[in-house]
Amino acid sequence: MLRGEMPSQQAEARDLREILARGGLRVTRQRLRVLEALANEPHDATAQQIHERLRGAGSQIGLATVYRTLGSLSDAGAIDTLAHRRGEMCFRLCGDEHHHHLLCSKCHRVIELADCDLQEWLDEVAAQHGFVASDHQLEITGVCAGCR
Amino acid sequence: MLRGEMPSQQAEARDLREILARGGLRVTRQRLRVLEALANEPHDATAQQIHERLRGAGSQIGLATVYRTLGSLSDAGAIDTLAHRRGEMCFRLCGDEHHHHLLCSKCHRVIELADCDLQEWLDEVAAQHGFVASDHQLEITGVCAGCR
DNA sequence: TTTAGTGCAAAAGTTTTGCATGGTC
DNA sequence: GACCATGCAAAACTTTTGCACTAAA
Repeated sequence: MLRGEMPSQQAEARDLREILARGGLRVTRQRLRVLEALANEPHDATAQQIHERLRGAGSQIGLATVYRTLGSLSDAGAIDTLAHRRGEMCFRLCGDEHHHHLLCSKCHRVIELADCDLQEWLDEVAAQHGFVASDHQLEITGVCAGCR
Repeated sequence: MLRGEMPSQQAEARDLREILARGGLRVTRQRLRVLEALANEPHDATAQQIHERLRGAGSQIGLATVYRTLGSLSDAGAIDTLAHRRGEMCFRLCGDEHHHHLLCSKCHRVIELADCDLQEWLDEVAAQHGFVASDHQLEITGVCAGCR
């Protein structure tokens, strides 16, 4: 939930260990792998995707372990759970590089927006409802130059 | 994508019919029941919950029909899909006006935000990438007052 | 009358659990 | 050494699909 203080770079082993320690979770090879996979994921990923990727990379990790790890991390507040897809959960490492999407409704081109000046507005709006905002997702739909 | 042109009021039979018509869906007893159930739900509900409730109220509606109806309504943009629970989708009938969601990551309470001052910022950001923005979706995650 | 929607049951996915084994603290 | 984590396979759920039938337009 800490934000704006991460240099947002490639995840280092010690950072991943710290994430586990902060959540009161034991450091195991499998958990580090799951975190690593999440850190390398540009967007969010499902448990199945992470499992597949780790298996493909030679790990013997079991699907149940992936689910259990994601569950623990989620309970510990170390990762966010989203679900835009119907019927399956998506997971994302908190504090990873913040960005939004600009989507062309004609050609479906996706542009990633690195800059986000919404924080102030968000904090204000959240506070009006007694909330403390920790994260947000924004997707903008429009028509790109090429399609006009 | 069209917004701000509908009256958005308490769900009456004729309104429910209109929701279906607007989505290009046939008006059937089952679909009206599903919409009615959603309208009576204070927060959001899963397909299973809606099915259970309708069955309990004497309807013979099938679970598959509930899923299909929710899917169609969602595709038509008549209902919102959220998913905070692990492994199951939640559905919610929302007002027609443009709005965003403020979601508590602990208790999963959902607050609908009516005011949206983002247009100017959006237009600017979109223009920087040669886009003309037509719509956007924003979901803010945080912790509500009661959970702190 | 044409076409789309429904109920049922079966299938396809996703997520969880039981249990013996192995690894962390 | 105590206790938690893992892998595997089975179980439990959620969601989708095929098909004969019914109802809306």
